[in-house]
Amino acid sequence: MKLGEGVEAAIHCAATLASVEGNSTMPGAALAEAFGLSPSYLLKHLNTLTAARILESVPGPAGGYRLARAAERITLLDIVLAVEGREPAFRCGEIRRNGPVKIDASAYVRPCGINAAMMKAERAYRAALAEVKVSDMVATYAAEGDPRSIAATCAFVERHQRPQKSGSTKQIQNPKQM
Amino acid sequence: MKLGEGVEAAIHCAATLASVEGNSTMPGAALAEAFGLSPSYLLKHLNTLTAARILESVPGPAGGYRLARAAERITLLDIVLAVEGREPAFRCGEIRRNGPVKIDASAYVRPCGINAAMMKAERAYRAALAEVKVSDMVATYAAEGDPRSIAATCAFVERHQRPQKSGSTKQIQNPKQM
DNA sequence: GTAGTGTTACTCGGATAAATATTGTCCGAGTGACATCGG
DNA sequence: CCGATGTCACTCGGACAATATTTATCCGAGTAACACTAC
Repeated sequence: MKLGEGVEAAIHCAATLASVEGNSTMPGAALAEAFGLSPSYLLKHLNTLTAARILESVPGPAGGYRLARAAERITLLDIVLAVEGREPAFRCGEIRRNGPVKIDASAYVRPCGINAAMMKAERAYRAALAEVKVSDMVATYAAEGDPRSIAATCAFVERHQRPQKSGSTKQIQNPKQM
Repeated sequence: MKLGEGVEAAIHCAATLASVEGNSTMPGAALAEAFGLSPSYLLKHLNTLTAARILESVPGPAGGYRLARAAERITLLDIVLAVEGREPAFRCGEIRRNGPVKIDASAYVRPCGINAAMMKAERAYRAALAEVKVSDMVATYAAEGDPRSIAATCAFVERHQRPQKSGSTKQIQNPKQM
């Protein structure tokens, strides 16, 4: 029961990218600098998010990352599942069948009660995460955050975002189908 | 976001121990056999549960493990926290402070919104686990489980439980204070 | 027959190694911007 | 002055180590049962 450190970084990056205007991008190096993280390692997580269709990447100079869709349509659950994997935390190994006396498989058609209870808890966990959108995080931060911190964040975004002259709508590519 | 394999084993063992009568015990080797697990490794988890005051251990011949209290007073959350650790899955590293421009610490007195959202989800997860008692698991299994499986389980418990002649109430020792 | 005693076999407990997942780093492929050159 | 072109610097992407965590195993300490002996 331990989430990787990358989850925190991924959510912070998504919230930051939600503040860039239009289809502008922000390089991964800038995001790493914003949170004091190792650029090389953060790229790994950003790449994962890109593969999961949460971010989009633009190569070349003036390239970088941006949200793949509106911040209102990205939930914390999307990010957590992308970084940590989609499979549930509790995986029933069906050890109930491994007893010394072998019983016909028809005795185990009903799901394991332990597995059911664990899954129910995990559904509650995911439901709570699914209710929180990235846009909510940004709005809360803008409303309740410290003015000095907000000013610093805005200045940082303003300084590092790179407008894309291919301005119209979206002609971005996504590397992996996944 | 991944629970260790030992959680499943621990819950199954607790449910099995809930079926032994009175203050009888069951050796760890028998529990390992019941689920086809490595005895040496299962002992490690059982030891952890003992340290957490969920199980009690009786040494010597005719020794083994038993529940430290009534199955109605043991929840899945107790077991999960004992095996996986009590600290939350998401640990906020406060990376929001690690930006290039240093701001006074007073700007960060309000808790991080991301951390708050993750904690709220985790509280939901733990609340769901806290609602399920080991006695519920046993009752559900007795009511809905396959008769063949139940018979095999009962026979196994009957065969491996070791009555304690020091029958009165409880003069058991617990190795670690923890 | 009963009490005392020594042996024995069985239990858990902690220390020790192997395997796996996570974290961290590096170098290469690709792309658009920029400067240069020609018209 | 404008356009085409070649170079370049900057980006992401995936392959390669280091570390931490989890998993697995073994051997030792302790204890109560059992058998044996003496009374």
